[in-house]
This record gives sequence, structure tokens and C-alpha cells, in this order.
Amino acid sequence: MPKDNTETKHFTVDCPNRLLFAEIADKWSMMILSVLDTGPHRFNGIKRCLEGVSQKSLTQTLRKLERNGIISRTVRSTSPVAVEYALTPLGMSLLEPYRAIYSWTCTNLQKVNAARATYDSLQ
Amino acid sequence: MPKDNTETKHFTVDCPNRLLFAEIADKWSMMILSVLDTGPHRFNGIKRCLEGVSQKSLTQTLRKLERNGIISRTVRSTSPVAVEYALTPLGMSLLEPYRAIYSWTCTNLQKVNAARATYDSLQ
DNA sequence: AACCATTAGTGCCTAATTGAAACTAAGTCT
DNA sequence: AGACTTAGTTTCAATTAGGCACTAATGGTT
Repeated sequence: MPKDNTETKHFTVDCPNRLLFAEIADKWSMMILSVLDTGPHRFNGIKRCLEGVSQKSLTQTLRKLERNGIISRTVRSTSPVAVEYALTPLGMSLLEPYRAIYSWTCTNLQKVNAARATYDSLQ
Repeated sequence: MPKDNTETKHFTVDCPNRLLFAEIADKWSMMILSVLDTGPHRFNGIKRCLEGVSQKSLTQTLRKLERNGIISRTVRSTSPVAVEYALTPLGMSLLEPYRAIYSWTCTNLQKVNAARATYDSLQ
């Protein structure tokens, strides 16, 4: 019996949901969304809000989010050129599920810390 | 004016929520949770459900989830030793927010694909 | 005019993470 | 004995991520 028939594959390697999931469920994407939740921001404005992002990582993540239609990028030909990033309606719809995860971390941080302490004391 | 007073830091590098978020918001963790959502599984049972996981990545992710109190690991001293992984109550509470993200990917995959096509055609 | 700061990035290099493949060790089946 | 299962660990290669320096255009200061 090589395979249990109750074991169904949940995600194949080419599953589009899995691929999309991997693109939106990373820390920088989620943190950028939470910044843009407070209104449109410029490149360095986002950078200042997010301690520890390199320009390179920020650029890459913003491009990825833009490609996926989650944020918009508008260049204003002002004094020094201004690039404004804002949530699209699609991006706004992502905020709700994100908030659910974020609030889970807030309400359960104590329990997780307790679990970690227990686990570490047994090693 | 070096810094805009409307720009508040959202996540500092040592923010516990941010650290916890980074631990639970990765693809393998989420996929393992969705497998265990259907009931307890053994190591190789999970591996068979998740196409493309290496033993190493699976072991590492399972350990991390166990340390955070999200899954339990019980060794049964049967024929070839059986190790059963199951969701803890804390892990079950994580499923709801996760489902919100997952269902977002399902309902918005088409929109994302359309956005990608538009973006790619302009490059 | 020279100098410095800001804007939004890009490029190089190194460090960290991930993954694939082989190996371990204990037990079952034929 | 030999093959196969269990649940991993180890080793090495490849991909990815991050730090730092650099660019180019514009504005203000001295």
C-alpha cells in the first residue's frame, strides 16, 4: 500500500493559489500594506515607517505588489520627482484578512510566549 | 524638517508581533496547518500531502510550530515508531484568520492574474 | 558656481536561508 | 538476509536576502 487514500494532496507545486499565497504572505508585503492602510505614501516615507528595510528589498516588494495589482505607483513630476504608492481596491480587500492574522498575533502573543518557554525548558 | 510627524513607525525591528508574524506567515507553516485541519497526521503523511517539501524543511517547520504551541507532537512506540502531529487549541484558533487569507486568494486570483497581464504587457 | 541634501532607485558582494540528495537507525515483512 | 518502512539528520549546492556604495536629477545654501 504505497499511499493512503485518505491523504489528498492539498497543494501541488504548480497550484496557483499556493503561488499567490507565497507572494502575499511575506513579512515585507504585509508591513507595507499596514503602512499604506494609513494613506498613500512615497518611497522614502514607507522606508522611514519600516525600520530595517533596505532600499533594494523595498523596491522589490513594491514592484511585486504593483504587479499583483495590490498597490498603485504614480509618478508626480514635481520638484524632486515624487513617486506615490497607494492601495488599490484589490489591496484594500486584502487588508481585512491581514488584520485577522495581525490581531491573532496580538491576542495570542502571551500564549505563544508561554509555549516557547515550556518548549525551551524541556530541551 | 528631517521627518514628517505623520509618519509613525509601524514595526520596529524588535517588535514581538512582527517577529511572531514572520514565524507564522510563511508558506510551509500555513500549508501544514491546512493539512492538519483535516485531522492529525504523521510525518510522512504530511509530506505526502505537501508536494515539494524536503524532509529538512518539514522538520524545521514542524519544530517551529511545536515550539510556538501551534501543533503537538506525540511519539507512539508502535511497530516502526509513529510520530503524530495535531493542532493544539491555539493552532485551531489560527485556522480562522488563515482561512480568510486563503479564501481571499481563491476569490481574487482572477483579478491578480489580470493585473499581472496588464503589468507585464507594459514592460 | 560649488557644495550638500533630497528624491527614487540600481549594482555589487557577502551572509543567511532553502532545498535536494544521501545517510542513519530501529523495526517489519518476505 | 535483503528490502522496505518509519522519522528524521547531515552535507553540500543554489537561491535569496540584506548591507553598502553608487547614480542621476533637482533644489537650496554659501
